[in-house]
Amino acid sequence: MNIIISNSSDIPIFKQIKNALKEAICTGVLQENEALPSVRTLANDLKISFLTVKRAYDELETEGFIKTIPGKGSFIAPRNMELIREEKLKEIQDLIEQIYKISKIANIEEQEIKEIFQIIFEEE
Amino acid sequence: MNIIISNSSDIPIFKQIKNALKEAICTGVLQENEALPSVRTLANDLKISFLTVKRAYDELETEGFIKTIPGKGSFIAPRNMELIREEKLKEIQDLIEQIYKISKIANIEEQEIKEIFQIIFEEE
DNA sequence: TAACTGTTATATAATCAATGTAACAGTGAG
DNA sequence: CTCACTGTTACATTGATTATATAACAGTTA
Repeated sequence: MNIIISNSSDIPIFKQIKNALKEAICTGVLQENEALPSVRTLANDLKISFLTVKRAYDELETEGFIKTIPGKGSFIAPRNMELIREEKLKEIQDLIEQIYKISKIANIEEQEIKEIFQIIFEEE
Repeated sequence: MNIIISNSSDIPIFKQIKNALKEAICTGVLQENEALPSVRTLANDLKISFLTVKRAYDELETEGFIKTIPGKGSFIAPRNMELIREEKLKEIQDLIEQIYKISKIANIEEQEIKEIFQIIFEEE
């Protein structure tokens, strides 16, 4: 598994870790029941505090993506793809609602938005 | 002009003010060259610090939406609709790019996104 | 037992948003 | 000119969030 973080990003490190792990699950880099690196190992690799990694793991566990067993480690929870897919669909829905609100405020036509949509999605 | 702010929102107050004023400009509530409430007046109305209002005004000025003259007050700059329309189009483009990235990560089909898009935009 | 795991508590630092207060300067009506 | 309004600036402070360092504690397993 390969995680790249940036401390110059405006996205908090613990959130970057969460996103990277979710992406690894989706792309199959991490399989069900597979062990994650220990909080200290990952912290050393990324040259950050283990508390920051722990926070990421804690939140991922709360959200149901991983399971942590004290003394043993953290593991990818089963049925993860569906979970993340649901979550990402919800994110997309929120983003489209934002677009809708902006278009109402700025008097932008639906057609114009569809064109932008096409341009971005058609680039391979 | 009517501005409603929420301090329980995760959007900073100064940004809520900026958004509210941009919306007021777009909907024609605020016309070109019209005076904005003074920083202290608006601060009193909203029961917040005048420094928070000043910050909103300062950024709006930097972005070219208003003009502030020391001793006189702040005024809506001309050619605002076009400015905001450009800005909002850019925001929408960024949001669609976010959607694109999420769809790639979570293996969500373009068709599925279009359906969500239709549902949200068709509600009158 | 030793070397891993995760957990917890405490303290600290940096940044950002927001505030309070005070003093200063420009504008314009009376 | 004076007064009451405008904006400006400089401090100090609070609270929340992010991230860190350190230390001690507890479960797992070879």
